[in-house]
Amino acid sequence: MTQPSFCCPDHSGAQDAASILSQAQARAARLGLRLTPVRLRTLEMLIAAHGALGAYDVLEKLAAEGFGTQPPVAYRALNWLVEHGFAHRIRRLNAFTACSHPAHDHAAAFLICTACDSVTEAPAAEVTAALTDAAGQAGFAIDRATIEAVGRCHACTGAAA
Amino acid sequence: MTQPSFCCPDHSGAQDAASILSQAQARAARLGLRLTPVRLRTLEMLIAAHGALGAYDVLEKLAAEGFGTQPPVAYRALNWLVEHGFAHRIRRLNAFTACSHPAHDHAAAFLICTACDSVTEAPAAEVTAALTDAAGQAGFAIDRATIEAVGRCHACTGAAA
DNA sequence: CCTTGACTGTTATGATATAACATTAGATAG
DNA sequence: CTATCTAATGTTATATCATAACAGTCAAGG
Repeated sequence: MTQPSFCCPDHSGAQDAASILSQAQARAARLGLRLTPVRLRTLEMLIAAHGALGAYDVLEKLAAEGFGTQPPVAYRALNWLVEHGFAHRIRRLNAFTACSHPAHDHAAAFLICTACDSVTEAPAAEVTAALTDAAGQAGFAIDRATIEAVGRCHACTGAAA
Repeated sequence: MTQPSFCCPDHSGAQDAASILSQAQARAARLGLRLTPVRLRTLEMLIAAHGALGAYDVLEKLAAEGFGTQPPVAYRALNWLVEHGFAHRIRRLNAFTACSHPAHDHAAAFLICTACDSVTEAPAAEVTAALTDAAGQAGFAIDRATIEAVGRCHACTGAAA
């Protein structure tokens, strides 16, 4: 799961990385959640990453920084971040990505570009509404939903055929 | 990945199993696709299953019936069924389920019950439309989408608290 | 006949994830 | 201040999911 070069400014992450991080820290403070060193570094890695990171990618970096070297170290940090709304799990990629709007709870859909491997979080209120409705017609009550699309991002649609 | 007892008639599968199978066979004939013995048995297993089946569940049964005993045997059959529209992969469960409407191509959403482990395929035309629209606003062109919801099915909502 | 290509099978390995338990560090009641 | 409790971190070991690479089979067409 190596990172390709950036395909566009939107995916460089540079612009709002700091903003996302401070939103996350504010959230943690507000909810009394402990953003410990491993968790913080893991979150920073996810924010800095162009696409989603696999647990073993994160583990490798954590180990290099002197944290634990075994899988549970990464999985615990990642799962905690997901549980508390700081990150999302991308099932299609067996990977994780930082939540780009950690300030508030929200439904999200993920757009995975097959050309540049970027993962973008899109607002999904309407998608979720449609899904809740469709499920309701089957008498099904939704707890959580996974919505992931694979295709081409804006930059890559223009660039390639 | 053992199967719990049936929670309701809708999940017994008995009623339209034969219908689904014949639709699948018709589709195969129409498109000139070879529904070979391994593939057919795999499909039958998926149709008969209450919930989704893991690749190794399928493999175990195939092996017991005299087919190959190694993982690629199951993965090949399953992937072929998915590629050709006879089955779906449920990423949340690392498992597979028969397509309940193999007669025609269609967008589908999956409703996964946490109480009885059933997996129901729901029509998702509107969900997909909303997703395509949301993606479009980000300039993203969708190829394929994964839509999976976790919650309680009709029977289990009534039964439990 | 014999080549070709799709299919099935195998061995071997890679990639993802968690269970179970040991250790450490912060908070807090006494 | 220290005993105690709990959350967090760390480890070993193993479970679970998935694919690469290659060997054998068999039916269809030249």
